[in-house]
Formats: sequence, structure tokens, C-alpha cells
Amino acid sequence: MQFRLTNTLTREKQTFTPIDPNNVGLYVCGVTPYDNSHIGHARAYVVFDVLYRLLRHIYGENHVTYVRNFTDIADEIIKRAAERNEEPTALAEHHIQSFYADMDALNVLRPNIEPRVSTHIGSMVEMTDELLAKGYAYVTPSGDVIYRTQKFPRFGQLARRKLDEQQHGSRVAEDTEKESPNDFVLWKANAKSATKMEQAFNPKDYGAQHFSAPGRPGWHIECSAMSRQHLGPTFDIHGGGEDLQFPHHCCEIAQSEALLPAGQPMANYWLHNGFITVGGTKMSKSLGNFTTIKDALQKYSPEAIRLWLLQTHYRKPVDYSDEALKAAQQRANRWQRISEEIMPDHLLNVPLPKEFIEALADDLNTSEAMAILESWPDKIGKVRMMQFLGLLVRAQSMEESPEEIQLLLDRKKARIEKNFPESDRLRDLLKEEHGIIVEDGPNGQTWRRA
RNA sequence: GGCCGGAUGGCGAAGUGGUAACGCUACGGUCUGCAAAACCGUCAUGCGCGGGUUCAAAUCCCGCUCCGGCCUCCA
Repeated sequence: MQFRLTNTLTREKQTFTPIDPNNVGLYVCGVTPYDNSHIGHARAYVVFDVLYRLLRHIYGENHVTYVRNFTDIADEIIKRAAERNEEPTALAEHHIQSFYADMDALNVLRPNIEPRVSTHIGSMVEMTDELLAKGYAYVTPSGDVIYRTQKFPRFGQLARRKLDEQQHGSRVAEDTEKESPNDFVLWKANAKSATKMEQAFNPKDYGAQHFSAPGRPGWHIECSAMSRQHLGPTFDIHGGGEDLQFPHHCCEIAQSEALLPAGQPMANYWLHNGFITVGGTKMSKSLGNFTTIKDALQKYSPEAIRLWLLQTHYRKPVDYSDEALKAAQQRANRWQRISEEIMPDHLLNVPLPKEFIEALADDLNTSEAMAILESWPDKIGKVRMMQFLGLLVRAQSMEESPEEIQLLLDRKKARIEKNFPESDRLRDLLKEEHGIIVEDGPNGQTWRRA
């Protein structure tokens, strides 16, 4: 079987060959936990969840290491914590738990390792120090450590940027302490920062030789340091949203590859997912046009949201609209009914159809995979595929209340007595007031939650 | 200004040379007290526009139009 992925480095679909099939490494940039996650985040993590499931299927459950970080030290967190008169660590922790709740609801598997910036300061200080020692960084008068992009000619290559053609400073004031406008911060000295942290980290405590100003790590260094620590200097796949291509991933490459022998890459394959848009415009916090995962889950089932996200190829934009979600909900409901006919333990030894895996192995063609599922002849096979895609959430069917049970009994009785006006009234009542859909089949009355 | 990407039926969406998957909606039918569900069937002579290559193009080439993204933090 061919396993191919579109590599942003080459912009081509390439055959995936792991460095070590017994230990495939996947690193995906995680969230900055300062607010509830929106469905744009959901897309990224659902997409990479499917990739993770596929890698585990191909190479074995214990032969994939999936690392996804939490940027729990960041300006946004410090700023918001100050606004709310809260401890930054408490704010971050709160939102990490919120993120977990969302991911669990969407049936996103937990990565193997979820490193946090706050527990990896040492790795970052160490890497910053190495970059200074090799002349890839410099210390400014105010104590910042800045990456010297001119020393790394390939800077921006992943995003195909020609640096002299960028519009520097067009949207943000330039930092006069930088040697070049492209240079970026590795270590942010507390003294200078607009958002001060009460307890800054002291580089000396972590053995820094070449810089000393207390402060905190810059944004980009975390992924370089944490991926190196957990996956090694060169690993298989690095993923994230397409907005991270530049500058974030370009900076990561500059940092990591400056410390590697010439020609040795940080990661062999770079994958980027497309955005969620709203009326064609990118969903983002700053535009305020976002819908949180929690809000979406109020209106649609987790299966419907996952199905909606996966019906489009991961690199294309997906527009969020109630119409689209409603359509996905309809399809998800139908699938749900099929899955309810199959006992979970009947799926244990059901193989996944070859063509289904082949579709997914063709650059994660989830649309094609879903079409195969749709036209598959037997239900067990269908449900097995749903399970693979993470679409068997099986929301715990809520227990009926005594009142509801009585209404259902009354309705059943009325219908047996052919008191149709009354049975129809109770059917409507159950639907409108209790969200219970009553249906009459060959075996009598059945019901389900809407 | 530079770079990147997108445009397929009413809606969503797959499809990188061989004559348009799949889903939602709609419509017709079976079933039903009526519904719902389920099942069967119907729905793009056409893939943003104009040229070109080819026996053959949604798919390749050239030129446009429109929309979006990145160059600030962003999944």
C-alpha cells in the first residue's frame, strides 16, 4: 500500500517513509490556553487525530509517538490573567482542562506526550544557549536573545518567502534592537516586556552560559526544544494549522537546523491543515467571528461536528454555517442508527476494508473514505469504519425521567387503543418538550433522543 | 507589493488525461392510521472565463476574472 502525504516543504504528495517504522514521530503544535477553543482548533486536532489513528493502524499502536504541546506561558495568558486578577498558571490550567473536555467530547485521542512550556524551560534555555554559542543569536542591550536570521540563508523557505520582498513593519512597529527585521526573539527579558510576569525565569538557574537576563522563552523556541527532547533532533512529521507556516514553523526550522549538521532536517514531512472560515473569512479570535467548540456542541452532536470536519479534505478551507452543520447532523444521525444495530464487541475482529485504508493513506482522503463507508454492503463493516474515524462517540443515552416514561406509556396505550389524536399529541409533546422522537415500527413504538 | 491557496449540481464535497464518487435538500414510490425511520428510484451533456495541446481535459499548457490566506499573535 502506498502511503502518501502532501509535504509543505515540496508542495507535493510524497510517499511517506518513516525514519524508524518501530517508532514514528509526530509533532503537532498545540494551543495557547488562554481562552476556550473554537472550532478552528477542533479542525486541526480532529485532522491530526485521524492521521494519528492511521499511523497507529499502519505501524502498530505502540510504534507511534504523538507529541502535542501546551503553550502555557505566553503574553496572552499573562495579560488575561492580569485583567482577571488571576494567577497565570491557574488561568492556563483552567483552559487546559477546558481544552481536554472539548477534545474528549470530540473523541480526539490523547497524544502520547503533552509537554508544557512551563516544565521545559531548561530545554529551551539550553537550546538558546547553543544558538548563542554558535553565533546564530545575539543578546540585545535590554537582555533579549534574538535569532540572527541572516546567518541562516534558508530562513523562510518552507513558506517560500523571499525576505527582502516582505512588507516589514506594515502592520506592527519594528523592533529597533534587531539587526534585521526578520530576526525573532528566543528569550524575552522581563525588564523590557510590556506584560511582566511576577516570577521570571532566571537563565542561570538552568545553566545558561551566554545570557543572563531573567525572563521567559520566546514563542518559537518551545517547539524546537520540546520536539528535540521528546522525538529527537530529526523526526518524521510536523503538523499544524497553515497560519503557522510563517513565521512559526520557519523559525522552528531555523532554530533546530542551525544546530544540526548541514542538510539534516528537523522534520521530514510538514503537514498543514486549512482553516475554518465564516462566510469565506478566516475564523479567528481577533475578528471575533468564532464559535467555540462548547457552543457548537450545544447545537450539534460530536459525531456531526467530526463528520462535518472530515467530509472536506484537510488542506481545503471549510466554511462554518448552520446549513452545513445541519446537513452533517442528518448524515450523522443516519450513521448513528446504523451503529446502534451493532454491538460494540462484534467489531473486535472486523478488518478494515482495504480500499478504505487506501483512501486515507492517499493524503488523508477522508471524503473518499466516507464515500466507501457509505456504499459498503454490510453494516458491521460500515460501523467498523465509523469507529476508525472516531465517529462512534455513543453519547450516553440519557435515562428517561419518570415523567417521560409515563408519557411514553400513555402514548403507547393511546395508540393501541387507536386514539390517534391523543397519541399524536403525546408524540408531539415528547418531541417538543423532551427532545424524544417517537417512532412506530413493525415491533411497536420506539424512541430516541433528538 | 511579494508569496501561497481556492473556484465542480439548490447546498456540501471527491475526482491530476478516458468521459462527473459520496452526502444533504427536493421530488416520485414501498411501508405506515398519519408521521418518522428504513428501503427503491429521479435530480450537473457539465466542472469560474477565454484560448491551446491531445483520439480524449474538471484534470496538462498559456492568458484572464473573482474570492481567501500569510508577510503581527493565531489551529
